[in-house]
Amino acid sequence: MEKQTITIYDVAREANVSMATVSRVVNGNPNVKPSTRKKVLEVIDRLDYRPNAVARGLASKKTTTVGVLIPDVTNVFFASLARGIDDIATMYKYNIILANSDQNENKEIQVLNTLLAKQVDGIIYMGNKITDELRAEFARSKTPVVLAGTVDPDQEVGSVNIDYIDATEKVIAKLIESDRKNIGFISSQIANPINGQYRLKGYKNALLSAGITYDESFVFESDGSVDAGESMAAQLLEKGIDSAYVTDDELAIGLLNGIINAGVNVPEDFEIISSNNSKITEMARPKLSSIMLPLYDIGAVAMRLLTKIMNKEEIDEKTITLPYKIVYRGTTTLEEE
Amino acid sequence: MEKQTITIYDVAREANVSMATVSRVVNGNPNVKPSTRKKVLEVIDRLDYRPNAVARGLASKKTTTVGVLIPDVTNVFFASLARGIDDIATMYKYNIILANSDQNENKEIQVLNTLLAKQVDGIIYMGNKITDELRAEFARSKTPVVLAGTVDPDQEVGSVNIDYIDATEKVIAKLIESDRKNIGFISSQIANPINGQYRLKGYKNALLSAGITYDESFVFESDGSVDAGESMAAQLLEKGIDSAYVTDDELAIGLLNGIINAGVNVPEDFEIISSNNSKITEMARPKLSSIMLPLYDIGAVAMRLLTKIMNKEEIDEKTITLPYKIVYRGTTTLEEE
DNA sequence: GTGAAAGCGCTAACAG
DNA sequence: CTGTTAGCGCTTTCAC
Repeated sequence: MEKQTITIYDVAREANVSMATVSRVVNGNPNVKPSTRKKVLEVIDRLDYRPNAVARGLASKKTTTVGVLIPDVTNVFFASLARGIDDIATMYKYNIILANSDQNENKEIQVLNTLLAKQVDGIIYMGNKITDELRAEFARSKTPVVLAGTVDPDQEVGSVNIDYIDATEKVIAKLIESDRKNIGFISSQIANPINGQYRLKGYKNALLSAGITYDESFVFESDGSVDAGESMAAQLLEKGIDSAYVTDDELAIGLLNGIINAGVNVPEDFEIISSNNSKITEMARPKLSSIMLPLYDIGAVAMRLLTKIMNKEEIDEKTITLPYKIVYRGTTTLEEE
Repeated sequence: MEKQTITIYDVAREANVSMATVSRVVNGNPNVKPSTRKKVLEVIDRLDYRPNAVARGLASKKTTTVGVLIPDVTNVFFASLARGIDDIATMYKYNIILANSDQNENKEIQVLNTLLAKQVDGIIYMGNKITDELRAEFARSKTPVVLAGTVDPDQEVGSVNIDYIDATEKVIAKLIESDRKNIGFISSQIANPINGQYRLKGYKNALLSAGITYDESFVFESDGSVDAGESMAAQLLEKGIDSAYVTDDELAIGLLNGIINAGVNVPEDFEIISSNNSKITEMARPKLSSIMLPLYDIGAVAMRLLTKIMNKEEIDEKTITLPYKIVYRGTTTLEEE
């Protein structure tokens, strides 16, 4: 007594039409006489027929599913992007196969291959750095790829981001305006071009404009975790650092807590600005000031871009830069903007 | 110049064997002479052949993908479960199609149907309450279903949880030990049996054991958000409530912050115990005491259970109860345990 | 408008 | 150990 499937053939027989006709009504093809459409629909309903998407995928070479590579769903930052992706995907009748990669190259390649084997119509990639091997796979597969919150310095594939240089430059300038002289650049993986190239560049630009000498020892790298941030506090304080720009929210919260534990007042004696404005920034006390990355939108726009590419529509620009804002909350002294 | 696919047939031809043989080596069937296996493998490599999982799925009636219904990936609680699910899925060569449902019944039903249309081999459901309609769909589809962190009072489908009654009873008892008399029960959707039935029952049990009269006005329902928690603080204080058991971490953080804003000392004058120990509990200041739900494990075990069912293995018990712990951190006065 | 028929790429008996 | 042969359930020309 196996899962007894009823097929398009059964419907055709019961409705006294051909499979082709059933296929047409199922797919909303207008070339069907209303009366026969009605008849078919009736049978479909009666038989409780549900089209087999796998068979359809094989025949049409479209699966209406896209693969999504995510470093870790557990990270609010990526989860927010994923939410934007899924919502738009659903809107356009796609489903997403979500796969955690842990930023691990081998896993990424492997996952990518199984995704391609499953004939996904497109891929959204989130991660640190798009390695050459990965890029090669992308190119070879001919499957559309869009990066979300991930940068491709060569701009070969589509991507959605904000202007990280500009945003970082702005917040650093703000810190300088508040008379901070020793501003730390607290980063997760520097290997990620967003951190090591763009944000760092913004940081340097701001210092330059203010005539402050760049001190490499003010740049800190870590794994981006809360713990890393917390244990880093002592070091910063020791170095005489009086404010920090942090590339990740969790890291920022850790740092914030570490600084407070050391008995230093935030924001009076130490200011912090974070980068993603994920919802945890509002859970911290004081609430974290942060660049307001439009996380959901980045995901949503990336998916929208992907649908266009999959649909072979005309694309004006495949490297999309979204606007951002900055919210000054409790970890900075400036309140306006 | 379309995406030119090379098929099992091409490999067979090039290797001078039949498709069946190629299929065998691809699937690791041992009945192949080593020398021909080698030859085939060589051709596969040379042609860069990649098996088409869709075709395979149609022929074998197995897609090696499972559907995962999640209320919202953005919620750390569910994201953690999802991570456990994905890791075990990957381990067993499955992929997951993740779909956000927003706890919305219509969306759930609809998503479920597209998942079934895509012929997923199994389904993991996370959510509030499994409605009758949903249950009916589950039953009708004959596709294995396992609930993760979601309870089925009728125990018809597999599920993985902890003993919520027991856990809640224990923490309430602890609060009582600390001389708290007016303990609030701060909940997200009461309609969720985990809250409205199990946890509430544990709460009542503990009160009963201590000879404290249950006061319904000490039970608060909300949407479970940080904001809800924060804005709720004043009310609780006004009622003379001196401690709270909270069903969700975000809600708990909001409440904590609200209480502190009101100038009340935590934990000296107000204790809080949360329920999920998601990573945000450690970001709060003071750190939240919490029941330590093994989130990752619940997801992992649920997926493992599902693989067994899909594989038609013998199942000893499909309603699994995992052990839990309680961590007393900064929002409670007791430190031991 | 509708039907017939040829696949889509692979698995799964069944022979041999 | 290997090949033959049917399909899996649906889409898609191409006729009519």
